[in-house]
Amino acid sequence: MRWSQTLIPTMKETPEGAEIPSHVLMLRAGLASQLMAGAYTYLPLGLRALRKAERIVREEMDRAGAIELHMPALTPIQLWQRTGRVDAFGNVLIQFQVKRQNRQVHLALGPTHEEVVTDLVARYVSSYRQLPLTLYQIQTKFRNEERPRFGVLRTSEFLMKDAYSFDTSLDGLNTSYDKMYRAYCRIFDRCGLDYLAVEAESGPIGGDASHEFMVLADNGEDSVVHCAGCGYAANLERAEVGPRGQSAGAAANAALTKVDTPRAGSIEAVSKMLGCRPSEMIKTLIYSADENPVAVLLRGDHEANEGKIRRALGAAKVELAAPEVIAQATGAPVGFAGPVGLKIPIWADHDVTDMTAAVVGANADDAHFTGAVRGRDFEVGQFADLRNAGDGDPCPRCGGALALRHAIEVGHVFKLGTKYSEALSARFLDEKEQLHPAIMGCYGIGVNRIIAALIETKHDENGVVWPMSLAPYEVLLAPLNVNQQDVMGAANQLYDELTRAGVEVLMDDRDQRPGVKFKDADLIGVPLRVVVGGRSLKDGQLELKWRWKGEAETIPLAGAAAAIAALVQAERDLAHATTRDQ
RNA sequence: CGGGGCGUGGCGCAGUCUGGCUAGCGCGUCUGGUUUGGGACCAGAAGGUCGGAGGUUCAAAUCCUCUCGCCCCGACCA
Repeated sequence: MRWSQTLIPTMKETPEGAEIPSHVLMLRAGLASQLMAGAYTYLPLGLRALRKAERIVREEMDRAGAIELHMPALTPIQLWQRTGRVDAFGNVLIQFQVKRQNRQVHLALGPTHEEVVTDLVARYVSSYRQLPLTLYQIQTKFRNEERPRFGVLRTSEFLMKDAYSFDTSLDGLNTSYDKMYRAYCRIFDRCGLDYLAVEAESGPIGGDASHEFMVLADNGEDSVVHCAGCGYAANLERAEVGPRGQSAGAAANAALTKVDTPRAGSIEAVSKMLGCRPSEMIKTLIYSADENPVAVLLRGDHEANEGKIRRALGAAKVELAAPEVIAQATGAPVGFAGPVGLKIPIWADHDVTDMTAAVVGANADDAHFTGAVRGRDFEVGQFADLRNAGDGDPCPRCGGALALRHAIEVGHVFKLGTKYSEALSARFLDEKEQLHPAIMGCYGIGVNRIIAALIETKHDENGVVWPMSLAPYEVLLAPLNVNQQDVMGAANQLYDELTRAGVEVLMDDRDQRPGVKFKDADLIGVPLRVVVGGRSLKDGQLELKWRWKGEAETIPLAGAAAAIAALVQAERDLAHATTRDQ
């Protein structure tokens, strides 16, 4: 492609509103253009990168035995009603009504496609002989995000690869899951991303049932904990926090003292009023676990994790208790609950074990106790891991320190179980003529996020640094003076030869000064820059420079096309050769 | 949805507090010329209902009211 014939609107300055590198660079490098909040046009260059990512995804899905199809984005609302997800998605589900002849038709734009694919399988699959089956598509998804942000990282319309596996047994599901997991590793390896596969919320199946593929980035929306020591990684919701080594325990010589704390119903307010640190306080949260009130004790500076609490209690549903329930259980308004004299079951996080002489709510309006001691002033029913992990917490595997890092979620694999197959009657007959719901897994990749995460983590001060696998073009051919006949003659010939050799070449044939071309070349980040300029041309040489290397090299013009094509091919092969899973 | 910020030629901004003549600057664009290895120079030109509506005033980019949009923090995120 010749630059002058396509649309690559590079920008010298950062557009107002773009802050994070991937957003800034997508706009400045002419990859994308914003239409409105959360909706972007992919310009020719950005689209090429997106298509590259798509192709890698498709190749690896096919290799893993998944079968591609394409479902409508437009779906009947009834399908979502059958699984209860109209409510579950709430405002995120984009719904609308249209008139067809005399009827109102209620539609939804698919935010994901479990319903559609399960309904499809229900129609056509009825025997164990047809399973296992993994279906996938690459399609635009729609979610009415409450707050689209971070440029192209969180948008209301995005390209997603979604795959769904259907199996006859849990073993089968595990096999399908592992295939997808390995395919994901290959995909992200080939895309040149540094990622972590982290344990994520497991849902109804339990155990090791969900992994998120995370790219560490300061601007990521998600948080993961990572142990540099043993490699343990998990998302914030899932990360286990092991019990710490028990300290000898300070002498519990403090007396339980009731103190006035008028209108101080928060950890922050009480700590300020009493001059104590939040870590010296015990936070008492009253939850409704399947409608029964339960007290959960946490160190004042820790955050409750409702998923962990739900699992620890073995409850189906856990939520913070309503103010009336709290008042009834504690005899005090919200903010003054404490374990002393409390009659409901008391659970405590491991880190409360060692606390002595803590500050706790007094179960009375505007009052707290200081010097509360477990075993003397109150008892804890059971200890468990009930809180979010934080920076510096002990690693559950090796005891080392966990680091809390921001990350961009680029993929998610999940063992679903039978939730959708039951709701939508996707059943099969087994060899004993018994009817069972198919056991499902679902597997998603945000294709746009591959591009955004790559730019976010692999740019430098001059612009994007594409890996060969995702680069919109492999070679940028830059004749430095388009009015000089020998230069343009050589450039045109090289362009033709490279194109014929199957190399994706972008020729900067604009009548611009060399400085402009060099700056733009760095900005758009094409891997190999080939310069045809008077200086080296008079010695019969061309200049080659890899985007990620500092120094340029020269090669003879004679035979240059073949040499460049070979270099490009070697670089293409490298991405395949470095995947983790061979 | 709560809090904060911002809307002025294609892009980045000044001007707004303290109302005043023809709304400026840099980049980009167009014409002509000189240049040609890291965002050139000279001369000329085009391009703006100052986000929108209403109001105050002799006079509004500027003050007031409403409204739309964008960005950031938070809440939310199958």
